[in-house]
Amino acid sequence: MEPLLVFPDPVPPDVAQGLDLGGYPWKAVTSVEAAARLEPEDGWAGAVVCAEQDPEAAFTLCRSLRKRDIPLEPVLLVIGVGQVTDLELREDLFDDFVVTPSRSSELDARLKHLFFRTGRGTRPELIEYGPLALNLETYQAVCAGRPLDLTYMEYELLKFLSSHPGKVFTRETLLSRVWGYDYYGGARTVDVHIRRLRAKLGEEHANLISTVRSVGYRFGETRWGS
Amino acid sequence: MEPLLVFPDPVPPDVAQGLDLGGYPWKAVTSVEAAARLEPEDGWAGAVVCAEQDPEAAFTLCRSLRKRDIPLEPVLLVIGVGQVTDLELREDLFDDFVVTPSRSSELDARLKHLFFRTGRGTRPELIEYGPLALNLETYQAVCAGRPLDLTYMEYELLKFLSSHPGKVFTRETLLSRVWGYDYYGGARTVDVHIRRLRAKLGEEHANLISTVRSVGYRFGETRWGS
DNA sequence: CCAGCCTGTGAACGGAATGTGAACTGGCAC
DNA sequence: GTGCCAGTTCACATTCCGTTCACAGGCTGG
Repeated sequence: MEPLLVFPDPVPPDVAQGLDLGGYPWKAVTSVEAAARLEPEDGWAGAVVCAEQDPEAAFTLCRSLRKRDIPLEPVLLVIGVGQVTDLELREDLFDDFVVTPSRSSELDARLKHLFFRTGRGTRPELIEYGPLALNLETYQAVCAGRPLDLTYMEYELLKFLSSHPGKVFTRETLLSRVWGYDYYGGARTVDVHIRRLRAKLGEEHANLISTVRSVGYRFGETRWGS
Repeated sequence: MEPLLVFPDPVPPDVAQGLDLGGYPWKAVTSVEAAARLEPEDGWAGAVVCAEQDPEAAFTLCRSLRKRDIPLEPVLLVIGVGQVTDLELREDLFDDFVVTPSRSSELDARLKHLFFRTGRGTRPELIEYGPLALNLETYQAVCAGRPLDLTYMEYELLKFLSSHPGKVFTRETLLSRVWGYDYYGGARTVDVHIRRLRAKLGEEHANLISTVRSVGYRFGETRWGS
């Protein structure tokens, strides 16, 4: 995800905390010029503008963001309790606002809602481990930037293993947790799926899944070195 | 000004006070049926739905408001502080929300902002993805400049899929979200509609809808959060 | 070094999931 | 009633993939 533009710098502590808790990448800027200078190659994901300290500068920034060829969206305004009645609502300066002090979860909820409304993706639910990433919404997997074409069972197996990195599972456990508690079939089925997974991960990353002899399989590294 | 639809009846005192202070005409309703019965000739100006007392009923009402031929908007949701994290933000049920207890001025400000935004038609009336474009106002679809002659269900299905690009939906989910929560029928119905959609999209663009074996269908490609 | 077990590997089978054409149903206009 | 159209269901064809098997190779304990 591209970072959010946040004004001003330094960012009010509660706003910074809310953004961090929500897991959003962000960069603080002090001015319109700084915003242009620090803009990522793929653009900002959106903006969070705090108007408490310097309302004039904040609204100026909002206007400049809207005036771009491709207006920056979404823009979330952060204001103090005393500023609600002063809001210039007739002008299209922002998409939503939040009144501080507020719970950090409200900031997160408003950002999520904004991203949903503006069609920018809600942050996908991901499982990431090293070079591997699984997108749980789109049923797609990527290893070292290369998309993996996994079948359903391969995907489910990898999802289960990678969501418990370092932990060893017996074949029986995998069968009951991935295939279903009432599954009845040979344990070698697991072996074959593991093999195909390793093949699709590629020679370089096949070792993401390691064999624990006489026990089962493990995804990722042990937490104790090795 | 037409009155606002307010749920439930009786309306929480602070909400009623906020509406009165803002000078909004409004009518309280207890149910979807009551909302239909009390609807003014020129329709509601918008809706304020309080979800504190009975969240289930509130969300059901939101859904029914959205499902109308001309969806009722704007819809402002009123929730308690504890409900922020439970918000179903992935679903298009409301346009904005306010967390109580709050200053009555915030309610007023959000309503003003909503009317401003919806008045200027910020709400997307167009869905575009690659060569595909859906005009939600005229019920027309265009693919690569060529108009598509879609039936109602085909259009609704394509609209739902294309408004969540990349995401995989099971047949059951599609049946409940596109056909209706209470729909009871075979899942193969989805297959047939998908097939006709692909046929109408043309050989070249049939791959806009991809099959995820053992799961369901997906529109478009994955966004990896860039 | 050997015996015994465990795991990797390739191929093949069978069945589940999906694609596809066509028939059926109900509503609507004439 | 008749004909048409959209939506649903059905039957059959096809593709795909999960499972199993046989065998080869490797690890471990004695």
